[in-house]
Amino acid sequence: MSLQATCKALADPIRREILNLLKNRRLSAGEIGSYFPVTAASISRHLSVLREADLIRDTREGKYIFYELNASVLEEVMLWVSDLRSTSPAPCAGEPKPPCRKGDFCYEGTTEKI
Amino acid sequence: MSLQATCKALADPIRREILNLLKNRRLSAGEIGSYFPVTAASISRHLSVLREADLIRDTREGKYIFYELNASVLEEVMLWVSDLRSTSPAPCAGEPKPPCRKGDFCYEGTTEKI
DNA sequence: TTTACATTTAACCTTTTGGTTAATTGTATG
DNA sequence: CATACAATTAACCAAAAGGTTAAATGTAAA
Repeated sequence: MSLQATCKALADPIRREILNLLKNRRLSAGEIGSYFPVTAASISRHLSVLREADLIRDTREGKYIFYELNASVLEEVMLWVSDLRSTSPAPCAGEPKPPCRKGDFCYEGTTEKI
Repeated sequence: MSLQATCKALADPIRREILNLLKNRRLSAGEIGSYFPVTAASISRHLSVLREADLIRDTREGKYIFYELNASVLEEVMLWVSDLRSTSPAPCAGEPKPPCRKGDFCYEGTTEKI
């Protein structure tokens, strides 16, 4: 839902690898777990982090719960990153002038809130 | 240097906003700090996380240390994300067959190590 | 209905993270 | 040299993250 949730979800290597596994085909929770040296409970929590970030969707089918990738959320990340990349590095020297004082919460109202 | 370090660095909203601030012009540590409601020490540690991920570079000039964005590292993130996005969602049902047993560390040797 | 299996949730523990204040380092200047 | 300023590092603390085992939930099947 939020860029923050997405970035947090992507910060863990197991979660990134889970997304990778789901790239081509959907998998059950158990099958996903079989790829990692951690308990099913641990995987389940990773899955819920990914689900809360809406990076994956789940469907129960009988005994199994299948997970599939929802890549659309990554659009926001792509936009953020590519916006940062399309930058004009214009280095200028000189005495820096602080645009606001401490405690003014100047970053609010800019691109993102905390 | 590593995708892991980059993703970790991007997982914090203050760090993302710092990169945003550096998008157009370089800034001194103090000027960066003036945008956030935390201490200079806290900002300094955020800066070192970003620097260790090679997302920013620093240059001392007299009393000041100027920081500038190094967007080239983001290339790796872009590739990883866009690779994930260019996926063919071919949902197939059926009994899942685990490709390896618990404790086999099957994710090693795939895309990424832990 | 009882049992087994797939998965999640609860309770707990350890490590990491992000914040603070205080001390340290580096540079310019009276 | 002594003082002031910019920034970092050290020491410490609270909260979050990620792991485990054990209990709970949901569904299929004997």
